[in-house]
Amino acid sequence: MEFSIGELSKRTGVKVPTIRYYEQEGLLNTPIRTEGNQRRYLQGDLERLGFIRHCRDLGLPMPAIRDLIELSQHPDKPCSQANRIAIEQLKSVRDRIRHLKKLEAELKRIATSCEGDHTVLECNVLKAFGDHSLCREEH
Amino acid sequence: MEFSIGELSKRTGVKVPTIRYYEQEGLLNTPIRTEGNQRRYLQGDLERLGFIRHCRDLGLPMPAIRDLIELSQHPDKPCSQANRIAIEQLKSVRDRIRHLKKLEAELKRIATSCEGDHTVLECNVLKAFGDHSLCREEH
DNA sequence: CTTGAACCTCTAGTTGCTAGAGCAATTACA
DNA sequence: TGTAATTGCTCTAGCAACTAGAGGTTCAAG
Repeated sequence: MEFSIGELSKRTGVKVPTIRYYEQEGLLNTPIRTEGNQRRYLQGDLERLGFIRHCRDLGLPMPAIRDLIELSQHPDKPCSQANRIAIEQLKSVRDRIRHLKKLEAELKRIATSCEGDHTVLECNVLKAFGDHSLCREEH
Repeated sequence: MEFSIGELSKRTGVKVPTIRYYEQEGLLNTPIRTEGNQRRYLQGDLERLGFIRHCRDLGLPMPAIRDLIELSQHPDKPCSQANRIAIEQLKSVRDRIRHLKKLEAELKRIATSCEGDHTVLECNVLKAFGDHSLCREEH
């Protein structure tokens, strides 16, 4: 029921130095220590770390995760803020997709503008990289 | 025809410290200096910086830009490598879009799983953030 | 000639880790 | 029980691509 940092790492897929980093950043509680000063974790830490990991995989920035953890310490509070954080992250992901799609279109145009079959001097790829006014739309 | 770093900044939209940073990183040539040690740029520097700026806007990492600049110094070489760089970046952008779309789907599910109208204790958003096994697909 | 804006260098901070040095504790096996 | 391999500890530095600030100098306008 008590396990080492290596065990915790194995069970969550979070690397050992990252676990220590999360502790330092206050996302994980400071665990108990053995007489020899090694960290020992409990079930609750495992769940907490799983939570953090999943949030990170979903792209949440650490302050947002901090807020969610803070929130989860107060079971009686309304959960509207958790909802807000999810919606914000969704919006940010959508913004990034929009932006990347524009880049995709431009890069596709650039990459096909020249098959790599002449010299640098007359290369349309290099021209296109150098000249924003050749782009179809803003990016 | 000679201009200061501030002028260069205004004309390209690249911030002054960023210009100095690019010089330090070898993307820009070291410019001539006034007697008082201030940088003075020429037309060529303006074009070079515009090139860099556009590449960065398109998401190219600095090593790729370095390669393109290297390449453009040799007008007689074949330009197949420029083509390769464009295609690589296109691929990387497409990968990122694919990944973000998965996140978008999960976040949408999470964000709508609870309207923020109960307490933290029974909040589906918090549950969903904590439990990867609730996800529809890998991310 | 003076004043204020722009310039200079250098250092440190951002985000979320990751790598390495140099040492201590634990665990497995003989 | 001895010892060797593994795992753990702290601390510092590095990554990408900038950005911010301190403390001081030069330039250009009036």
